[in-house]
Parts: sequence; C-alpha cells; structure tokens
Amino acid sequence: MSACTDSNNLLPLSFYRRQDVTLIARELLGKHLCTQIGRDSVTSGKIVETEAYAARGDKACHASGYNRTERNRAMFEEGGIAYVYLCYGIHNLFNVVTNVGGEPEAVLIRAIEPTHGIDTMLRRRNQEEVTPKLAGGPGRLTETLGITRDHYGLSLQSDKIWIEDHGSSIKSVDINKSPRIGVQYAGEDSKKPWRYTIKGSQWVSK
DNA sequence: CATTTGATGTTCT
DNA sequence: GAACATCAAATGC
Repeated sequence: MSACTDSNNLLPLSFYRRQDVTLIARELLGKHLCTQIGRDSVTSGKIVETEAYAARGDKACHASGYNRTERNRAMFEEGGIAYVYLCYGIHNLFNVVTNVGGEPEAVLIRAIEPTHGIDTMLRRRNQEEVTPKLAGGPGRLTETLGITRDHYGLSLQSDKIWIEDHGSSIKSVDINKSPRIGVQYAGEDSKKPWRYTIKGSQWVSK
C-alpha cells in the first residue's frame, strides 16, 4: 500500500461529481492532497486554500461560456480528474475537475500545509527548511508535489495523485471567503468571493 | 519593509 | 502579437 495513510480514506468519485463547485471547493479544505511521483516517496499536505471556477456565468474560467479549446478539454470530462495547465510560461497549476461531463467546473488548489515526505518536497523546491513558501501558492504547490502537465487528465484515484479525507471537516465559520487572485480580466466576475482559505492558517499564499 | 521587474512558453485572437 | 488563475530576485525607501 503506497498511500500516505489508508486507502479507505480515498475521496470517492461521488464527491467530485456533484453540481456545486463552490461547495466542493469549501469541502476540499482540510482534505489531504497526496502524490507519488516516479521513485520518490509519497508527498502530501493538508489543503488550506482553494478557488472555484465554472463555465456557467464566470468569465474567469478557462471554459467560460462552454468554449472548448485544446487546453481546457479535461474540464469537460466527468469530475474526479486533474486539470493541469501552464501559467505565465513557467508554472504548472493544478485543478480538480468537478461536476458531470459537459458541465465544466474545477477547483484550483492554491496552498497546502506540508505533512508527509518533507525531505522530498524540500529537495524539489531547493529549500532548506519548511516555511509557508514551500507550498503556499499554486505554482509552488505543484513544484513541491512534483505535479506537471504530464499529469493532465489523470484520475484522482490513480496511484500518482489522489486526495484523502482524514475526517476533519472545516466548519463554515472557520472559512474565509475572498475574491480570486489574478483574474481582473474577468470584469464583474472577478469580484465573486470564490477563494476559500482556512481561517488563521499560516500556510495560505500571501 | 514595499514595489517593480524579468523570466518563460502556451494559448488564443 | 497580446495576454496569461505566478514567482523570485532586484531595487527603492
């Protein structure tokens, strides 16, 4: 068993295939994102920051208006797979595809609190000690976990990337809601409070 | 400290 | 050719 804890904790496909992406984004807080890449040990951390995106009524979404492109094709699939894309020519950003097929919605994972495989994560990021810079921010997080576009479209029940529920759910009162980062181009939709963080966590991006 | 800039490569117009 | 769901290093106080 290569999982960081117990495969009984694996998030089921039914979690991803629900119709409310902002609910899923909030419920992903406190879950554990895990990877096992190549011959490296398992690396994982607790999700502390997410953002929701939807094709319907959200100009910030890559699939806004149900516009199909080569890049966003994974978002049109059934929920429960990875949508990874290159941002600013440098960074791979990792999203969880949600909802049913043909209804493109996704949750961008923006920060984790590192928990397992610390040595491997420090090596990947060329860091000496664990700080919020290690995995706080969507580009840092993928580098820390070894996620690249090679994992585009990969199932989140695969043995490379998966998400576990360790039983803690974050209460609504403990979630901060704010506008999403870097989406001014979306006009009015940039004001939607679809960025979610765990209140008081030192691990969220700055 | 805060703010600016340079890096980098797809995608879409 | 412009824009881009970013980051680290350099510069300005």
